[in-house]
Amino acid sequence: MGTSERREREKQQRKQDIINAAEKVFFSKGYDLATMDDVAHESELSKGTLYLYFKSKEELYFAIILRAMKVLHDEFDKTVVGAKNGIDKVRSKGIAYIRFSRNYPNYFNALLYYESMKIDVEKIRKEYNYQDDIRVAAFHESDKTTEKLAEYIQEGIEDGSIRDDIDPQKIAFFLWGASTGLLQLTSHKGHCINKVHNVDIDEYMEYFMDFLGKCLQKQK
Amino acid sequence: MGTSERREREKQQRKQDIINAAEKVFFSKGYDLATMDDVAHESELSKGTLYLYFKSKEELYFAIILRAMKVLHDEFDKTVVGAKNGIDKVRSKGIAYIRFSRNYPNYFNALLYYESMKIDVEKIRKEYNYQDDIRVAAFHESDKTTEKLAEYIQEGIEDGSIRDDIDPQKIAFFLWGASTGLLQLTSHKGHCINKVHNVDIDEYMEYFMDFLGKCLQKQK
DNA sequence: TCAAAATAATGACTTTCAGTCAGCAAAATC
DNA sequence: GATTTTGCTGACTGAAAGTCATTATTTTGA
Repeated sequence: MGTSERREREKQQRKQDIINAAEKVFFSKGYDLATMDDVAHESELSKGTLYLYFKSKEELYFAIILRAMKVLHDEFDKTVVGAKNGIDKVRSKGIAYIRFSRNYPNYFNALLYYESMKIDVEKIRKEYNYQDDIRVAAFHESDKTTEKLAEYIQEGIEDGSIRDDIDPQKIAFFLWGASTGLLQLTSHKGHCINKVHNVDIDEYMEYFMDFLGKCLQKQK
Repeated sequence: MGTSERREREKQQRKQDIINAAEKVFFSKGYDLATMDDVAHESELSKGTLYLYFKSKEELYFAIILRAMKVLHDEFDKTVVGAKNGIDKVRSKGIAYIRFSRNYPNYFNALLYYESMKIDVEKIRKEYNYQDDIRVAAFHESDKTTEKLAEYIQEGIEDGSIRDDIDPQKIAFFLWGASTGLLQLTSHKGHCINKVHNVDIDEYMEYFMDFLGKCLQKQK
């Protein structure tokens, strides 16, 4: 009797429906101005029901953040396929990140919101039921980024395309933080810079990528 | 008759007192959890009075952000004094930024909050009374950072301590975004990394500074 | 010196919104 | 088809931002 399986499926579907509605509302009004009543209306459910599926407004937003991370990682995986050596993989990952921030600005902002939070995983672990805490899930998802990046750098050192005097883990961490900061700066202040200096943002970002690439590259 | 001057002075003093109280409350409970009633209590004024001096809770926070920027710029100015050539000025500015994020974590977080906002100065300008809009003041204060940095880089190119194939303005922008992103990452996720990888954060940051410094330095 | 005018401060009140819960509806089970 | 289990609802509660009519204080000028 597959009743309970079907029920579980329906439950998951409803959850996704709610996240869909939440995306529409949060992305159009902004997280702070969006209300749970808005989401309830958009999802054609009552507010009470939302709270059966998500503990709080913030947890609902976290579900969106997790989606954003999944989309980003898909983009990463897609782009890296074509790259043949280490430095190319690192570079294409950078390009994918730039493209992601442009093509999915709302998801990108959700990621920035996540990055701006102090999350002490150890502390959450000590709480009961931490296994299905969405914050821990997000933490591990975001951890993947630097781990994979470090692998590519290691690969690059081995195949001779990246200088061998650097620590892959540390540089991966550096690249992640630096590029996030830069994308944040361009995405939030870029329009001002554009208006003031009359420079194309794409040109800016390419310039930076190029600069970083040269810093990593093995000198000949 | 200096009455009105004294009044103006007292008004400014009261404003500072309120900001002092707000700092205590916001920094101890966090902006979201802190209430205006808390600030009223801490400042020994009524809530209504707060709104005579600040339009909203957010504007009060902006006053703190402006302070944070002033403190940061003071730190910058203090540190750069000792530096003798361009690359040294850039490097010491970087070190000052790291130190600032460590010594004034609350101010640093306030700055991060500012950086995470989309502020369209052009749009605000179109509103009436934009001259004394605190958001515009913050924007100009934050603009100073990259402007000065670009000057130092230009200096470094001229005195031969920095490679001459880079664009000072673009690299200044890059350095600012990248180092902010990196400091944000270490300050928000650093404790996890520390626990997991057992690495000292200071060591990390020095490593990054060193790496960036080498990227800028003229190759011999 | 004191009454009128101007300025400053107050806190009870309004509004908005996250989150709750008692009760109703639908579906599954026997 | 009666009973239990699961799912859904929306009126309600509490908290906090922001307002405003009233009160208190200070300045002014006769």
